Amino acid sequence: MPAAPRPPARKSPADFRQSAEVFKALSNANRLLIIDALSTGEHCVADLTELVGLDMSTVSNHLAVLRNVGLVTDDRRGTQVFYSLRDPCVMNMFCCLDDFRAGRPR
Amino acid sequence: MPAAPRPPARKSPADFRQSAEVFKALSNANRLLIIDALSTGEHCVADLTELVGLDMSTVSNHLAVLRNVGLVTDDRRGTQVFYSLRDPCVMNMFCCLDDFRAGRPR
DNA sequence: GGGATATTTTGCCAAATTGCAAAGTGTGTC
DNA sequence: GACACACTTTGCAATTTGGCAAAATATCCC
Repeated sequence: MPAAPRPPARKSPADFRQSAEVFKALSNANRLLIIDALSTGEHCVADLTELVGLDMSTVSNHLAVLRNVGLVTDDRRGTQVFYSLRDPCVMNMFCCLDDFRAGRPR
Repeated sequence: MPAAPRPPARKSPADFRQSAEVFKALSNANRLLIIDALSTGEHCVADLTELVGLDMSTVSNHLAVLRNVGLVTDDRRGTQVFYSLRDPCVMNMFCCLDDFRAGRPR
């Protein structure tokens, strides 16, 4: 469970840019689907391709985006590559977002 | 402080799309700067323009993006418009992101 | 009505993003 | 070495994004 919110240290522009990069990686519904799937455990690319329903090259690109900001890690075993969440605490952001959206009538 | 993480209800594709929209709104460093400024209280467009250092039309566009996903609300008073965070719990997402990034050596 | 101030909207352009198809690469088996 | 399987990278086209400048709009005062 995330720590109580605390006033974060004063942020530099670089902090905002790095944060923006992570949010950008999460700004695509297919990547969110991938993250959600990985929250239950590691998956190989073929698994995720079936789940997402896009071309495997597209899924591979999305995984590269997620890996580049450190959201997921890869583990090659034979011809398959298995992806996992680098830190499951990213799911806390989903909970926060759910809370935020719940507070907003549509 | 956010509730303990709990397995969220199974998400529909529409859920992921809506979540992606909020993340997309947060995927720009200037909009994060604006959100951060608003966490200390309401600001008018001129204030935010000075803070961000971009053209006022650009700031206005960014505010429109934030308003469209429900992150901020506007309040016109005379010729000025004051913006606020609709729900300060969005700052919890910043804390979660800070925790996430802290766990990642760069 | 006009004028001033503050803000929003529109148009344009360059850059970035996202999908697929095709080509390329890595691993394992023979 | 070739071949099969799994995955990654590249090229392309369509779409979106984000900046500024200019125009338009809203409020207030006279």
